[in-house]
Amino acid sequence: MEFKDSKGIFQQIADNICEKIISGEYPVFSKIPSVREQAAVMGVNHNTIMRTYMELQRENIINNQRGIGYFVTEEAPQRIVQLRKEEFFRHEMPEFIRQVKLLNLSQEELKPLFDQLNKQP
Amino acid sequence: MEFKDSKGIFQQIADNICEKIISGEYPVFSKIPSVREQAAVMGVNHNTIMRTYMELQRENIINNQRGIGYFVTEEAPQRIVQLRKEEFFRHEMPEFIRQVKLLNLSQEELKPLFDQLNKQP
Amino acid sequence: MEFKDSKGIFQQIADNICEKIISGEYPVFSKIPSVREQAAVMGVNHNTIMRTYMELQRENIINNQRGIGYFVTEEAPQRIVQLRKEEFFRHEMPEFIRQVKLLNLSQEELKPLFDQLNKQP
Amino acid sequence: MEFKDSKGIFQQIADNICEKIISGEYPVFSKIPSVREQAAVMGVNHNTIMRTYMELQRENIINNQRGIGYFVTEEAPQRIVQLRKEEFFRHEMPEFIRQVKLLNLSQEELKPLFDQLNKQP
DNA sequence: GTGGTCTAGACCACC
DNA sequence: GTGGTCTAGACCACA
Repeated sequence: MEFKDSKGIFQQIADNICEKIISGEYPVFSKIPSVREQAAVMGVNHNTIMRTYMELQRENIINNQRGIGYFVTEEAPQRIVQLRKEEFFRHEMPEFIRQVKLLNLSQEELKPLFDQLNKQP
Repeated sequence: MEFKDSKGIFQQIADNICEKIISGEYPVFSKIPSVREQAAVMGVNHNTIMRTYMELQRENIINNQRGIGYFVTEEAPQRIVQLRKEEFFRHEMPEFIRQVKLLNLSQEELKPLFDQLNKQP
Repeated sequence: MEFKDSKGIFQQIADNICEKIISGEYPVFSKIPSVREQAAVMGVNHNTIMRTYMELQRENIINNQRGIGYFVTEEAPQRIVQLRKEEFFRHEMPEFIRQVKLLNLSQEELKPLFDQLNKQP
Repeated sequence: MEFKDSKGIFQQIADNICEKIISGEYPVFSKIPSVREQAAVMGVNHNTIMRTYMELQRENIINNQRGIGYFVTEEAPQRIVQLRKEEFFRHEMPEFIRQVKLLNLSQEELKPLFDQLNKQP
């Protein structure tokens, strides 16, 4: 996996796992890969994965059954979506709108955006 | 000026100056505040401003006339808009769309967004 | 290490590192000394080394693996030689020739130069 | 006139004048352009020219007849050539040789150099 | 342990 | 007055 410089690696991995949970790849109650396994897959130090898992555990997104592994909690998908929505409406959307206005983008240039947003729902 | 934690102060100042350039507050060819003057205004160390100015110079947004000061280049506004548009279409917009789809936002929730984007133009 | 006044210390250190790379002392993919270690060895402040490393990184001569250190890139030796050759043929050599002609040096005076240049190859 | 960043502007102007002297453009005993005139031609502040002339005067390359102007001294050409030759053999030539060896330039690549050096004398 | 950023203060050369 | 560089020391996030 490749990482950006702007955010911590552990953060990026946490986001990645969260997305796997809400997309259904890691279902509720399922066991996620062990620390060492995940570290190998991601190509990072296992301490980094350790930190990721601890943060996720602190937010009740996964929990630990000692000696067995980490499991997706029942409330995980709901919590993740809730946190992200808050973040989205508080920061990301306003900032996005600000950018569009600042760059003075034309309707023409924004068409692909509207097309995408109107697609499926 | 107040700063966020997520990005470096020197970066935020650079962004701020860029916005002053494209808004016309710092016109093309005009002299921008001296390093130490800017430092005083922004309430930061002069080294921090130095770094800001050097990064902007590397991007040909300002240039230096020795012993006199830094000046907005002729191509500055165009370059800034170009750089930001590239960034927008390459990363910000796709990421924004990805978020919207991932959170499975309803048309109802997106209404404020459309309203804002359709406002002025 | 001792430094000349004419060029910045950070520049001289950068040149020094480049020469260590093309001489093979710092092989491709190897880790170079950490910022603070290098600072101690060179007898300068760590900020100075930081600047050196960042300039070298911008030129793709070294890269950073977060929390681990700086590493010599695969393309480093080739890039360094290429950059220096360009500089040599574009500026140093013409300027050298210009000097020789301006000073109207005799063949006699230039003999040591020819001897040196014809030595090994 | 255009200036490099590496050396002071006043230095570059001094060098330029010295070259005009040894090339004969400014003959011995002749009057060189006035401070303000030179400043206009070079596109720099007259203080900068003032400093240039004072340095040249300090080295007995020009002298000042008050109210009339600056004149090339009799000994100027000889002094300039002497100073430059010293500099050449002490620093420039050894450094040049070092570069050539470091870049491991082939006889092929050096041919233009030899051609130029063997041309006229 | 690693890099990264910032501050405070000094000193220099140059215009 | 301008920029430019360096030092010393602090603090932080990350691996």
